[in-house]
Amino acid sequence: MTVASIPRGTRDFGPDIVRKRNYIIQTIRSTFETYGFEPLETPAMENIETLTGKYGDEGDKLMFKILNNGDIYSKGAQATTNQELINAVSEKALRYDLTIPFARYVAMNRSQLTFPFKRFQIQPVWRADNPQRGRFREFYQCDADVIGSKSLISEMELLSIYSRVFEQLNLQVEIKLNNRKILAGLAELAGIADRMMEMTILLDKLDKIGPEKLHELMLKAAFSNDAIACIEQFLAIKGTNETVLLALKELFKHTEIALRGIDEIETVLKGYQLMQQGDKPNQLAIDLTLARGLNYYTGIIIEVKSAEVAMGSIGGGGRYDDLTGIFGVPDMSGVGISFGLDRIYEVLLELNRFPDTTKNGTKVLFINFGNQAETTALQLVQAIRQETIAAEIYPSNEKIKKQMEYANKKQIPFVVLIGENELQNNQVVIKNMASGEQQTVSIATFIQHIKELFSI
RNA sequence: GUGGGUGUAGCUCAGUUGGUUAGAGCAUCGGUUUGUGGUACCGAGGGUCGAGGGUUCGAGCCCCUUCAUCCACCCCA
Repeated sequence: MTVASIPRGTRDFGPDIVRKRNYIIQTIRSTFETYGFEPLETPAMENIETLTGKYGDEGDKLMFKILNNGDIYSKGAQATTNQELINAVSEKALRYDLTIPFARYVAMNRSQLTFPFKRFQIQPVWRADNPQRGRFREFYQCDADVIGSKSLISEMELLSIYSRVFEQLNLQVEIKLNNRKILAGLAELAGIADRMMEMTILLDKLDKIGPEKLHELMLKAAFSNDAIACIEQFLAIKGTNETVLLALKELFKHTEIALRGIDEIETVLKGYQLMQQGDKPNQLAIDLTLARGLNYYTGIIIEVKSAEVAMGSIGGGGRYDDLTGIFGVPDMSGVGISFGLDRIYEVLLELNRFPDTTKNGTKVLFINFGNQAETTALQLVQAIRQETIAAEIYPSNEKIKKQMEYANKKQIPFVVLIGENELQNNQVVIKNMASGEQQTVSIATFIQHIKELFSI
């Protein structure tokens, strides 16, 4: 016998959970479609060389590799390093995110596509990470990307999508904004342009570890005193978006790349305000420490966190100027965002914000009395379904008690009883399971009664 | 990969300095009720105490190993 279990970091989704997840997915999907994005799905697995090297060393480590079939032993036996072994026995890997597969798709189909191409994709991704709260090894991403346009209108629209989705989900969030060009400018100004990645990863830790600890880490990284002073001057910039922008312009007045980044943020902020007029927009805040790990971002970067629950980010994105270049298609600028479905689920659950409609299931259960009564019940259950009311008949003539228990456990709000007594009088009994009340109605008016119960 | 916590009934957990036959609540099943669930009462089933080894007259409890799981770091959605 096999012990029933699933790999850690993976989950089964029971009926209640699927209904709640579908609610989130439908909210996101319909918003994507409203903004003109088209659906795309790609395979769970990609050729391993499509994915390796795209997410940094850490990403390569966390990628699930698929073992080749056949005789891998003799091929693997000749390997002298871990990497050689992987090359010898694996040529496929599970996708690590949706963006690189999307870039691959665009590169493969560029002649068929109409640009700018706007696609959304809602599929699971896999990472061989250590699971913990809000972190799984199989989880869903809900991505929307625009590729083939440099216009900042895309950024504005994607931010607007964030705002709209979280408003519809009744969640308060902080949408944080930064620009890789500003970070590049900072690295340049600090004289450590060659170590920008290292610097941004350190900056990203600031709100977690505090300025003193950050100072220590920068010393440890052997940044010069001048460089550290420059970075700390940068981090001291605080206030409203307007004052931050002003201070940035002053600090970077001779750093061209940063100025462009500042200008982009300013443009996007203005456009966003314009688009959100009339709505109560989620506030955008410039966060100069926002870095984001994925190293293909080149312009504006975005991150969303819950304002109500302590959780990692529940969404993120940014612009990448040359994503398809690695697949031989240069100069394709794209910008995208991603929703972390699983984390949004955890947040909604914790705040108890799922609407009652996610409890939907069967609305009416017909008790099975067997024989002639069963035949009548079968006809009536089908008639109810014609009205698109979810209904079912208990499949066998069990004790009434057992059938009632079934209705109770499935939280079915109404039960219909048609026994011999009712049959003789051409009547049925409708029982309200919440109140316990029951009414006897004629078969002729039964459908009408049911429709009234559901206000149809 | 690093550090810490926890593994006892289907679930959540008690279990005294190491001492007889390992308990509770919930859940399940049966009954009070052969045409009525949810509430109440009565009863029943259910355990290799994660696994393996060791110490001991005796181990759920102590020691070692191992596995699983959770939390944190790294990194990330």
